[in-house]
Amino acid sequence: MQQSYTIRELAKEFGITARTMRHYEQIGLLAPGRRGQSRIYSAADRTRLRLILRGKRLGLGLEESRAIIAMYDPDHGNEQQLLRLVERIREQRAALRERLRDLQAMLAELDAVEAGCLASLAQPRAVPASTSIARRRANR
Amino acid sequence: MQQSYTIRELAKEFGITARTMRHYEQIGLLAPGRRGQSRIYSAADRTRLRLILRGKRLGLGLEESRAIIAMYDPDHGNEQQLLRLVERIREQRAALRERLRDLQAMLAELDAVEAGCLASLAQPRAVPASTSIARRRANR
DNA sequence: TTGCTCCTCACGTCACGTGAGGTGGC
DNA sequence: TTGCTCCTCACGTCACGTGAGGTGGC
Repeated sequence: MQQSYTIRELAKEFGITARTMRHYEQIGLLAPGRRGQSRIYSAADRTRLRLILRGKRLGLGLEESRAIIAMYDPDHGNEQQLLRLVERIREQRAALRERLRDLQAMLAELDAVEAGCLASLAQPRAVPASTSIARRRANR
Repeated sequence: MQQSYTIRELAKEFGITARTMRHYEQIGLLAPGRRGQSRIYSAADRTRLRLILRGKRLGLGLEESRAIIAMYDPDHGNEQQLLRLVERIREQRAALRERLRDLQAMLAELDAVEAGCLASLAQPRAVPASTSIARRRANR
């Protein structure tokens, strides 16, 4: 089947710019083929891009994503390296779990802020300044 | 009561650097008082900082946070602005839910990668490249 | 030829990081 | 005096954005 993509196709699919993809190539995160001067991306390139963007959504830097993607690669030879890999995976997982808790807390906060807004809208004059969202939440 | 804070106290409380707080002041997001040359932060300053940082966690830029904080202010809180705020909250919440799924997927993958590593360690020759996660996930 | 997408520099931007060098009060 | 935190420049960094100017094929 040999599925391949242009830079514009992948950029559109993932909602990023072509410049972003060229940037990832410049720092060695992607390595698409060429047809003349134009880049052609394989299904494997597309997968790597997807992993990079997921890392970004999670707030990882590009170098952190590079490290995590490297973990997915099984050609990581010897026993010592594998053991170090397992250790790094455990560290990453602990950090990600913390983010998970942050996220869940934030979703709950947004629910509360929205409810406050809707209450304000329902009774515009019943909400004096001293009970504004900023003030009500000021004491933690 | 007149509660006040030093730059270091607030930085430590929120897990940011003093430089970050000076930066927010430079662009007019914070306006602490002074005692001599040192900055002194009021409870209101602390609240603003908390709102800025929450915006950051939600992926907003500083100018976006500035706009939203202005909306929290009851003096600017007309009905149209509140409705826009509710809309933005709903958008952000959808994005956060996506992140939540990302995180859970990544945690699950790391579990699988770790299991693969441990299996490799137990039986070094039993894990061919064709079963790597990157390859298995290549088709979506 | 027009219109489209592709390309390579290369400077700009946003949100800080990171010293360098100095002040002030317990 | 030592040690601490505070300060102000000011250049560096990361992840791109944004033109400028040019190529290639339907």
